Amino acid sequence: MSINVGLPSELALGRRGLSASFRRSPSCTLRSGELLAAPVRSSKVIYHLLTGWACQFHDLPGGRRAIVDIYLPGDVIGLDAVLLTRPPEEVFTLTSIMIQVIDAEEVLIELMARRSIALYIAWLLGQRQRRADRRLATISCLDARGRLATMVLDFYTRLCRRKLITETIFNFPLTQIQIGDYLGLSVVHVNRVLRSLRDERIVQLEKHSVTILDLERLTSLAQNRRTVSSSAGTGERSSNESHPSGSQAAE
Amino acid sequence: MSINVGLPSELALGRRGLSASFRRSPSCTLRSGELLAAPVRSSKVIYHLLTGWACQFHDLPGGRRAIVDIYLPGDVIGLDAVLLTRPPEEVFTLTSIMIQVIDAEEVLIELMARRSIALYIAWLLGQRQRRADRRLATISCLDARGRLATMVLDFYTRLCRRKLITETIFNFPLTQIQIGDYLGLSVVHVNRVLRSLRDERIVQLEKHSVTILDLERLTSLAQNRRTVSSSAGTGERSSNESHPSGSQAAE
DNA sequence: CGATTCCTTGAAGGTTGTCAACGTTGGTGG
DNA sequence: CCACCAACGTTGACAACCTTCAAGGAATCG
Repeated sequence: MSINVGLPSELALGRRGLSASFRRSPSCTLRSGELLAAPVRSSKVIYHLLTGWACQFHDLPGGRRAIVDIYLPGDVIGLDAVLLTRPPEEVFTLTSIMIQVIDAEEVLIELMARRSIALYIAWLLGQRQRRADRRLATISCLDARGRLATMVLDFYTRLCRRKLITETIFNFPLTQIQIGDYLGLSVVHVNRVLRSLRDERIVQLEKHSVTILDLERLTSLAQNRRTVSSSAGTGERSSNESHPSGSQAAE
Repeated sequence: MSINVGLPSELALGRRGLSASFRRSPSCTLRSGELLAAPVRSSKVIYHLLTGWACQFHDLPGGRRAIVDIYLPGDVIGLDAVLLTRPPEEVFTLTSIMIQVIDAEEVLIELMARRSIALYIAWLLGQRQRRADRRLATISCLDARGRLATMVLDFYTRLCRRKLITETIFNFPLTQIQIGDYLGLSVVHVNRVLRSLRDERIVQLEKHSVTILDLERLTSLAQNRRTVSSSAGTGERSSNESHPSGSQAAE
């Protein structure tokens, strides 16, 4: 009777079911910088990203592009658009990739008849929604340093959780232009902030590779707003302007 | 065999099924400003918002709050969090509301066994994801005027589509503080931009009420065209002008 | 009517975008 | 191997945008 116990195993069952269906499907490879709509004829599909990175973007009138989400190996792409009538978002590859493709209207709708798979798909959708909500909060509340720090930590966490990395150095294929589109910043400013983070020996991001040098300060950047600039003195608030009524003591 | 024809009716079937299940559930009312977690004991639930507005927020360390999504009458709340282990996001009411509550682990998981309901829930999740993606793009790419314009238009569109309004004047319960949290802006700046939009007779937002005065210019603002005051200057960007003293911004 | 909470406005300063120019890299073809 | 090209990275100067701080006015509610 205990559904609490049953749910995780039901999700695992659904995951295996969907994987099996992907495995029975055609797979293909794409080169870096290609649109993910190419291998499709016309109808809706979902993808299983086996290797490589891809990103979903949203172009606004005015020539600006926002990167809405980034997919890593193991992710399922396209679930959210499958049932909607309008197909406005697009995906392109950040590296060369390998994917499996399932036709949505023939196969996926059939699969939804199995409760385990339906639950697993709802779980996947919830997970992606969660990423979007976190990103929304990050972009709304944090300045450029905080956004960059959050981005690095997010990928570090996601890659670790998937066992794709174990070190604090990992491959990171985004160009600075793409980082800007992802964080809502201009390239120039991304560049400046990256340099300052590098100079302060917090994180090193260059040549499509990230090295986390000071995980603690990086985490603090991603949470607080301002850096504790020098690690030496703790209370050394040596700025000329003191807080008049200094109400915020500990944070 | 044509699933293309079958899908919409299957979605409608799922909608009716879920609605019926909500109708069999307890409903309750809440006052403005209350957390939506109150009427629950401990387990996860989903809500059907019958009347009133609510919003989902995300507090970041550092005392800042981001409003991640806003729910209108007819919306289903909580689907994305149901299957995830961590329950980090919270919802509170913007007006007094009336809701129906379904226990997720007992009832919802049972309902997912029906394909029509599973499909409808995936459709709902995709719809909310779509809102999040659009908002992400808006906040990343647009300045304060554009964000405000987009917000007004979004609610106008959503309310129209639900047949909750027919005029260009409608009720809008958010305070300026909440608008700031929703758009990633400070209250002070929200206030200033609202005043300028009012002075320019584009949109009037005061006292929990919106009046769209110039739908055309509002739409153009939401698309990143900065203050097309009168002269519809076409493509003459004149970027080779080395002295940038010219760009008078018609304020 | 006192007490919040919200709205409003000004001044000052920090953060970020734009513009422009140049350096660097990697691929392509002669 | 080298010239060339295109895309990306880097830097400085400057302006626009936005936040913070501060303080007073208006609305709401017990």
